[in-house]
Parts: sequence; structure tokens; C-alpha cells
Amino acid sequence: MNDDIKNVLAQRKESERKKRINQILSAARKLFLKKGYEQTTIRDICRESRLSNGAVFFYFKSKAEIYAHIYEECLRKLVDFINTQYSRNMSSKKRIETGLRTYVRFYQEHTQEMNILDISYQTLSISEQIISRFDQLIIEAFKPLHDAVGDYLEEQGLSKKFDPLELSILLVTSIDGLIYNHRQQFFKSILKDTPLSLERMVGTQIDIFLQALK
Amino acid sequence: MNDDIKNVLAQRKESERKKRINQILSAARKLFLKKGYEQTTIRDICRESRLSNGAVFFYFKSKAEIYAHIYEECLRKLVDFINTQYSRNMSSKKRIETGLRTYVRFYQEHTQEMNILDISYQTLSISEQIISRFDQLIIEAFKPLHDAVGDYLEEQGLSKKFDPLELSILLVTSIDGLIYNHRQQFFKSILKDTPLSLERMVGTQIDIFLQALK
Amino acid sequence: MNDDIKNVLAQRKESERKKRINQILSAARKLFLKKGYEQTTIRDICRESRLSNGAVFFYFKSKAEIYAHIYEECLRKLVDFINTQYSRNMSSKKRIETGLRTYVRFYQEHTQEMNILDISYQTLSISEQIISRFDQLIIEAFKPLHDAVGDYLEEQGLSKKFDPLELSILLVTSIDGLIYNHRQQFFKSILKDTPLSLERMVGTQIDIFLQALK
Amino acid sequence: MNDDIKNVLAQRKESERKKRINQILSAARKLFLKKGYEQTTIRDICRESRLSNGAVFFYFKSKAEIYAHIYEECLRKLVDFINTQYSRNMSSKKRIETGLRTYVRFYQEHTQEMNILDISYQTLSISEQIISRFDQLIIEAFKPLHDAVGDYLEEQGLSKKFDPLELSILLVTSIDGLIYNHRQQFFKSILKDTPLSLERMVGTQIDIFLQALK
DNA sequence: GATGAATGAGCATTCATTCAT
DNA sequence: CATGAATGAATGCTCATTCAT
Repeated sequence: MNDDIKNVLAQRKESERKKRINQILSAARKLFLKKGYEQTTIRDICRESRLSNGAVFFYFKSKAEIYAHIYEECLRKLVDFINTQYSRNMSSKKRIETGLRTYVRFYQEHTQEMNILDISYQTLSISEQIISRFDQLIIEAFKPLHDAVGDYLEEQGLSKKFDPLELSILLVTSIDGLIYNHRQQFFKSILKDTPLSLERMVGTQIDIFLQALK
Repeated sequence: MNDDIKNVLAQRKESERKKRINQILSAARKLFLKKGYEQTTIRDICRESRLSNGAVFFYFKSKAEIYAHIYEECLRKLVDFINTQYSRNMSSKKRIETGLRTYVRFYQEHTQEMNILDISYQTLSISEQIISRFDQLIIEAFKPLHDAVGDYLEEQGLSKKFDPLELSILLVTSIDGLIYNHRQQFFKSILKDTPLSLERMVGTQIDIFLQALK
Repeated sequence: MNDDIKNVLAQRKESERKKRINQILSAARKLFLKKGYEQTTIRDICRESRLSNGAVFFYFKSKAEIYAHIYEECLRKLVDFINTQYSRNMSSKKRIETGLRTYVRFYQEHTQEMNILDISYQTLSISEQIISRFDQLIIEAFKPLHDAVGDYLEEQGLSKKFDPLELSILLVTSIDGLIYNHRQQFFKSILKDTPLSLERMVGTQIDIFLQALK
Repeated sequence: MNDDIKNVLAQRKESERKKRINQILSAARKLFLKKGYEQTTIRDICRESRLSNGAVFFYFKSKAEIYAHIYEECLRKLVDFINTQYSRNMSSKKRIETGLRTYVRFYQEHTQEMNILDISYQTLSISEQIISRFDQLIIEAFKPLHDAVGDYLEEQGLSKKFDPLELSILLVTSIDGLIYNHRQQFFKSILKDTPLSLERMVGTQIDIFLQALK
């Protein structure tokens, strides 16, 4: 009996705890996504989460740690987003296409999350442990495409001529470049009236790639 | 006569003025390139330029404006760097290759300048006039490649099938992506022991492009 | 019967209580001795004692009160240290010498404890009751020397000319001064190469004293 | 003419500057003397001096630096106080007595300044240069007594038996002890009704010293 | 009794910018 | 023109203490 009560109380406490943490992370997420790391202050987070300064530092030991949580969330979201798109019986060609298009779609549908991911977490003072978790997630996000390119090269009998790692990085990287320029708008002046659609450009990039490796 | 004297005085004044501005910009250049925007303070610039706080704000109305000048310098440097590499009698293919490789070389030889250019000047509060000058320079930097791609497509009889603007943006953008990832090191964990060389990847990207459009 | 049970329970409770208090004091002792009052935080004490924040404040009503306990311990240690050195059949002269030398040895062998005692407990907000306990201990530490000086004066037939209380305070006080300067190192610049030994200076002070009162 | 005006303006500016510095130092002096280093905040100093936060940091680059100024003031005051008491034609004996009594009088008349000097400046992060100035002043304050003791020993034909440096340090140190205990009131409980006068105790200490070295 | 969550004032210092002279 | 004095909001973070459960 007593144990039951204890248990219930412990559960309530734990849920209370999670609620607070969520309060803080929600506030932080909203602010970091909107204003970025530097422009968001701890006080902003306190105000937004309706918690005191001390409370925030009770649950997280630094601003960077809060950021790391949000970063990991975004990264995980990306991984999940990508993974749900693949199906086992897709052709390698189809998987390459899906991978790249999904990446772009993630940027379009979750621009703020993508902006968070844009910041190199290597500059923040984050524990090694968390960083290696990030690295793991990045590998996870990258693997499907890497595999697909490997399979494709095999099928085309080109695996001796090309390195699948190099080619897959090249592909992802070219999408990064598209996203980067879309964000920074460096070509705004050149494209004045007719902004090229990201989808179309990704398509072209895929076409070129597949055409060249036939 | 009197007018002559006035003129001489005005000229001297003007040269004094330019001297001061140069003093400030030299200091700012040195500091921004070395430490970036946020890490450089106005006081740093004053100390370095041996001018007073007030003097700096007399010639420039904000820190952002000073930055804009340095930004423009870097952009111009990039344009010049690219333009000196082209020669009129190169084949279109050669010009495409030269354009992309030169861009990468600029990043490698002028990493700090490239970092300056990385900041989206749209976030800084800079006057429209200056921004349009930036845009002009970007167009100038981009034009040779754009032309080369146009010529190449013509030669290959593909100008109806492909848009030269789209393709050239695609090419530049893929280099941007390579540079972006080189800077941010997102693939560090994947490439642990064997960092891929930028030159090699650019080469592969060019090969693929030309192979596909043959 | 029931009373017996109650008694047993009460005893167990009391022993639990003492255990907790000891836990806290052990942690506090370790930390205060090592880092001093200001540099030690309540959270440090909680961590070290493996007790919660609330528990510490349940047993002690403030950080100062905990400090007072440690202070008293150190004071008691000093008293014990001094008292073990005396033997009843020592000459008065010998007892004076022993008293002063023992004091210096306590400082040398228990520097950290002596540093604790250095803080004027009057600045901390401590209850009158505890302060009077401190005072009692100080009297206890002082008495042997006071007596010895009294005896010595009597033997030399100088008890009418000198006040034993004044002289004994003068003696202790001169040792305090030596210790104080040894700690603060005010003479560092004057003594650059050859730091005077405490033992030697105490010896000289004793010699002078005895020489003068012969 | 123009130069004259410039000069006047420069002077006014300089005096304005000194006025501000004095404003800050006056406020700091008052507060440090009253509450000590730790308990005085920069904001206190701003409030008291009716200057803004930034203004204080314009003239001094840290709290420690402000403190160092006050410390040096007090030290210099002590040196001056001591030096005015000596006269060339005093006997060595008289000079010893004067030196020690003057030291005590400084404490009595400038208790707060003496409290400032009590803090070991070695713990604060103060530039080497300033610290060596402090050291110089301490030497200056100490020298007259050192010389007097040297002369006295010579006169008594004891210079082979005793080291003047050791003896003079012993003397000063014993006064330090008296002052230290007067401040900390460790003997309060022992002396309850009849607090011994500092003057009297210094007198006794001097008597003993001279008596022993005759 | 005991827990640990919550408080919020407090800290030294920085910095872009303004403005009287 | 040029100076440098002055502003004051802002920063991340700490800590003794309180209190609901």
C-alpha cells in the first residue's frame, strides 16, 4: 500500500519534472528557432517559459546545454524524416532520388530546424558525449544515401571507377549548397523575377548525376 | 584666386578625410578578418586605428556600416581573383573548369575573406544602396561561368534542353556546398581518417557535369 | 512496555539525528578547512555529505551556524593541543616557554584550523550562546600561560611591579603577531631571500621576556 | 593666443578628469573602509559617486584596481604618519619608542585605514608594478625602526649577539599582534570589565625590550 | 523528517552609441 | 572636425534560503 502511494507520488514528481523541462525546452526551441543562439538570452527563455532564472539553471547547467538539446531534437527530426521515406524494395536509383528530395523537403517544411542545424555545434562548449551522439545521428542520416549510391554503382559496374563515399558526399553537399544559397539569397539579384524552384534544381542535379554514371 | 585657395584647401581636406577613412578601414579589415564581426569591438578598431571613438562614428554611422565596407572589399577581391583567371581564347569547357576551380582556390588562399562573405549581409542593417552594389559584384563574379555554360550548351546542341542560368547556378551552388561543409566539418565523423580533398571533389563534380552533357 | 518501545524508538531517532548532523559537519569541516568560508557553498556541503539541500537547513539554520560548529571544533582542538603539553611539575619558566612554542606548533601543524580561527566569529551572525562557549574555550586555552606567568613573577618577586594578566596577554599577542605576519607575508619584500624561522623568533621573544624579568 | 585657449581647455579637462577620479575614489574609500572589499559592490560605488556603471569602468579597469588605489593611499598615509614623528636628533631608544607608539596611534586614529591594510593585497589580482610599489612603501615604513634598533644594539655593544632585522621585525610584529587582537577582540571575555589600554601594553613591551637588551 | 524544486537578487564586466565641448 | 567622457542596458551564471509535498 505504502509503496503504491510512494510510487504514485514518485511518478507525479517525475511527470512534474518532465513538464518543467518541456516548458523550458519549448520556450528555448521557439526562441532559438526564431532568433538563433546568440540573440536568445537566458532571460528570454525564463520569460517565455514563465520560470525563474534559478529554475532554468536547476534543470540545465548552461545555455549551451539547452541549445544542445534543441540541436539534437532537430537532428533527430531530420533523421526520422529521412528514414520514413525509404522503402526496402525501392531501386537504388529511386533511393538516391528520394534521399535528396527528402532532404530538400525537410528544409522547406522545417526551415527553422534546418537553421539550427546550420550552426556548427563544434564551436559551442558541449560535452564530448553529446557531440558523439550528434555525430552518430549525422551518420544515421547519411547512411541510406551512401548505401544507395553504392548499390547503384555496383549495378552500373562502376564500383571500381568511383568511390561511393565521395560521390554520396558530393551529392549531399550539392544540396547543402542549394539550401545554403536559398537561405542566404546570394542569387537574389540574378534571379530577380523568376526564382528557380529548389525542387526543379534538385531534379536537374539528380538527372545530371544519373546521366553521367550510366 | 580666392576660389583657387578654397579649392586647394578643400582638396587637402578631402585627402585628410580619405586618410582617416583608410585608417579606420585598415584597422577594421585586420580585425574583422582575424576575429570576425561579433568578436571585434569598436574599441578594438579605435585602438588599432589610433583614432578616437567619436572619430570612428563620425565617418561611419555604425559598426555594421564599417563591416559592409570590408564585405564589399572581399567581394571585389573575389571578383578580381576570378576575372584574372579567364582568357578569351579558352574553350567553354576550360572556362567552366577554370571558374569552379578558381572559386575553390580563392577559398583556400583567402579563407578569412571567404568567411567574411559567408555572413549574409541581409541580416546586417545596411543601406539599400550598398546592398545593390554587393548584388552588382555578385553578378560580375558569376557572369563568366554563366557565359561559359551557355557557350558549352550551344556547342553541344543542348541549349534547348537546358537552361544555362539554372545549370551555372547549380554548379556554383555545388561548390558552395563543398566549401560550406569543409568549413563546418559536418562530415568529420564520417571521414575520420581520410579527409577528402576539395580539389579532387571539384574535379569529380566537373567530370560528372561534362560527362552528363556530352 | 509501551514506554520502553517509545524509548527505544526515541533513541534510534536520536542516533539517526546525530548521524545526519555528523554527516553534515564532516563534509563542512573538510570543505571549510580546505577552501574557507566564502569559497564553500551550501551545495558543496550537500554534495559532499550526500544529503539534500533541505536536510542541511533542517539541522542548521544557516551557513554561518555550520561554520560556528567547525569554528568551535578548531578552538577545542587548540585547547586540547595546548593542554597535553603541560605537565604539573614543570617550572614556571618552562611552562611559559612550552605554552608559547606549543601555540606556534599548532599553527604549523594545523594551519588550516588556525586559518578558521583567524576569522573573527563576531562578524558572523551567531547566537550569543555559542559565542559564550567560544569565549569559555579561549579562557581555557589562555589559563595555563596566565598561571605560569603569575608563578614566575611570584618567584622573581616581581608580582607587585607587573600584572600577570597584562604580561601574559602581551606574550600571546606577540605570537599572534608573528603568526599573522607569517600568514599575510607582509615582510616578504623585506626578507626576500632569508625568511626568518618562526621557531627562532619565538625563541628570541621568550629570551627577551625572561631576560627582562630576571 | 589660440594655444593659450587650448591650454586652458586642456587644463579644465584635466581637472574635470581628476574630479571624476576623485569622485570615484572618495566613494570607494568610504565604502571599502566601511564594508571591506568583498561586501562593497561596483554598484555601491556607482551609487555613492553618482556616476554610471560605464563611467567607473572608464576610469578604472577593475574593482581590484580601485581597491589597489585605496590600499596605496592608506599605506602612504601610514608611511607619512610615521615619518613625521621622527626627528634626527632623537636617541636610538627614543626612536624605537616613537616608532612603535606612532604605529599604535595610527591604528587608533585611522582604524579603518588600518583595516584596509590588514587585507593581504597578494590575493587580489593586481599588477606586479603596483605590488612592487606597495612593497616599497612597506620598506619605507619599516626602515626608521630598523635603523633605530641597529643603532641601539651598536650603542649597547650587542650587535654581534643580535640581528637588528630580526629584532625590529619582532617588535613590529608584537604590535601587529596587539592590534590584531584589539580588532578581533579575542580577549574580550578575559578582560571583561577592565580592557587593557593599547598604549599601556605598548609601553610595557618597549620596557621589556629595552630592559632585556641593556 | 527529508526532498529537491524554486526563488530572485546579486555579481563584475562589456559594448555600441551619444553628445557636450 | 575630433575628442573622450558618459551612458545604462545587457550578459550568463551563482547561491543562500524557502517551502510545498
